Amino acid sequence: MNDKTITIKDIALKAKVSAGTVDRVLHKRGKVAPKVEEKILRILKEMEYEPNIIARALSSKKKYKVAVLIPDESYDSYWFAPKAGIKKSLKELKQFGLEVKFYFFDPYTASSFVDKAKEVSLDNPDGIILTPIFHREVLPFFESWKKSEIPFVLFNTEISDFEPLSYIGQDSYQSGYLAGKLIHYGLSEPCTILLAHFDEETSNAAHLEKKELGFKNYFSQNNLQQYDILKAEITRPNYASFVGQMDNIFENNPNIKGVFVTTSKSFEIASYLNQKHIHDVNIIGYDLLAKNLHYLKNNTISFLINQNPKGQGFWSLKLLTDKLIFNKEVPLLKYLPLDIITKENVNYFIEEDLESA
Amino acid sequence: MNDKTITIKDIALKAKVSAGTVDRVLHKRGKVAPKVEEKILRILKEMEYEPNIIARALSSKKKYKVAVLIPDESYDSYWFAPKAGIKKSLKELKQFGLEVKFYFFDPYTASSFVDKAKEVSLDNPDGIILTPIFHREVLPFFESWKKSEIPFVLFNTEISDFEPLSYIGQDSYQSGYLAGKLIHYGLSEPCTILLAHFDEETSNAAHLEKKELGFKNYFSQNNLQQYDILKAEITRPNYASFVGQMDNIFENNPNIKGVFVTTSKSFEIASYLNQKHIHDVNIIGYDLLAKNLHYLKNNTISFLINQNPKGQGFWSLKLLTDKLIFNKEVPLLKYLPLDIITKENVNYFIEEDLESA
DNA sequence: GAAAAATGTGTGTTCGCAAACATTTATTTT
DNA sequence: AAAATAAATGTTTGCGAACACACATTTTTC
Repeated sequence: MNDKTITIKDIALKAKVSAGTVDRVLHKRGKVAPKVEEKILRILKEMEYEPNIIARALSSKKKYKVAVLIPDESYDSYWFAPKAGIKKSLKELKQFGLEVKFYFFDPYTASSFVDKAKEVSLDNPDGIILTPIFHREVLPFFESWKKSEIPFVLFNTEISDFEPLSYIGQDSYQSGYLAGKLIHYGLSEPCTILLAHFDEETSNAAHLEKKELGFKNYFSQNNLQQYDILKAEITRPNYASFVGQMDNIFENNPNIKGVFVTTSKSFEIASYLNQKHIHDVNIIGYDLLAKNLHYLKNNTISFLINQNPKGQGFWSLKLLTDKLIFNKEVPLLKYLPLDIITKENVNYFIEEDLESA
Repeated sequence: MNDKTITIKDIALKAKVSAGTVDRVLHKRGKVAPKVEEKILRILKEMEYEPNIIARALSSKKKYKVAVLIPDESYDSYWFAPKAGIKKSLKELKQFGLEVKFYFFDPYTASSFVDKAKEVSLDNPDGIILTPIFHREVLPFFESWKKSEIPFVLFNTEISDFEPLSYIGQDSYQSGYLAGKLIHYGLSEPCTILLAHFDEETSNAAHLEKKELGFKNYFSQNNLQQYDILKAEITRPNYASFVGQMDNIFENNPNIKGVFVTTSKSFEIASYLNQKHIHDVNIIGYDLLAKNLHYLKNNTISFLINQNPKGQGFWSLKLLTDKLIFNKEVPLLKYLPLDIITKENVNYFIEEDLESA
């Protein structure tokens, strides 16, 4: 076992130069004769030099500033989780000179997003993590960050126009497909299934469509034509209007036995069905919000698919720093697993373990 | 914001001693006057000194030897995953002087285990990770390790006689309970449910009983007396015998619509049912073995509960080193989430295992 | 062709801590 | 009270890399 670690000194010795010269090559600081550089590079490869990141972290006083641009959780508690994931990731990385600054915007106001994004640009960070809720508004920023070579990681919402360092999220299509399975598995007879979109920021539209497609494809690909899928766009400007819409749907479709809610708002439908004492309808929805958990625990919601927002946050920072600090290759796309949550296993997901994922 | 990090020097300065003395106090190396020690300890606390683990790792040439005592995967491919998890964990920790040595034993031969455990003891490691398959045989080792103050972490199989540093695994009772839910959710009418134990090493007995209890309790606690639960101990000395047992069960109980297999052997039953062209039976089993995945993908097995063996390995080493190297508090018990795996989300759980391979 | 600028290379210090080593101070022995 | 010993404390080195700086050599400029 010859696992003596190769150091810069060893390289310098072999190349008959000083450590400083090797260092210059390693950091591409220039000022090295081409011939020497070439030789050093060759020896570096030959000896399989791996920098000791511990020593590097200690010696380098470089601070890595990472900007995190996400909605304020006071508008939507969903955003608490990614923040928590990022903070967890940070804990283990701050010793490597990582500094994270959060920029919270109002997810319902494009200008708020733009303002904060401008702030980010002004602060000139080394890397950026964001969820690009406002598609149109974010594009110029992508362009500018690309130009100044600031890597940015997207999570939760995908945008294909510009290539980020990495995208972390879930496969929406497949999650819809999975929802199809979960609904179907619980149904005994042909019936109507309600596919409910809730009004959301338009940013989500692409996601929701993919979920819908996946869901429908589950039924068509498995030859389950006996199920009637009823699609509905539901809004909730106020309680009365919402109930009106629901009454309308359920009175005209008495045979609804399953509901798939493509957003995190399944608790609204659960609440309605509880109110009406309808108990033989299976609901599948998304996200472990407190309200959803309530109806999961009282058996109104059958399953929740976890979008793992905390994990998304964790991995966003992890991948960004893998690139930034450790100079590793990072995958362009990281899909987190589709976690199936039900009353009987939900507890293990509330206190979550991220790293093993 | 004065977040200048406090170093040993700062402490030394304030205590009017030298860094060496502070170091001695920190490492309990003795040779410090009681009064001075007290004072330093006070100041340490006052200034909230946190050692810089980076500098520590760089400076200290201490090697942490960890012994991993697990079955050889050639006997049971299940054990590939924990090994992979440990290796993944190791990757990030070897820079801190961590060295892992594996000791593989034959899970069907107690003496093989004892031999390897002796080897472990002889090598005098700083910490031990093991799955205590042979209950009776492992106890003397626990005693000796306790005496020599070598922390050991158990995973996969719990033993309550001695307190380990930590136990990592799954809540068997709750996983049985979850299986009950998954079976029940997929059934439309009263029927018979087969609860199948496969012969395994006796070490698993306690686990299997807990799963059985959880499963049964799901039905009793939810007032589902209309389901008849038929328990069977199945052996597989050879194929003919196995088929005989199965024929016997299914011919005498034509109304079996669900099967819960408490071990990783659900593929055996799936294979049988495939052979017999019985397609209306839901199977729930454990573990993502290749054979199980095959029947999951062809819709014979409905759900697999993932015991997350890779995660168990990962966390075993993580917690052990948290204690050993970073001197952190570690939980005595860590339950990993109960992952519900079905054909439609299985891919996200397999890829991970490839990553580290 | 001499001064100035650019390029190439080596040296020394720093990061915070661990641990060996060196020195001072206190205590015991005779 | 001097010598011997033990206890307490101080000093130094080095872990591996980053980087500032010094110096030497070459190239450019007018």
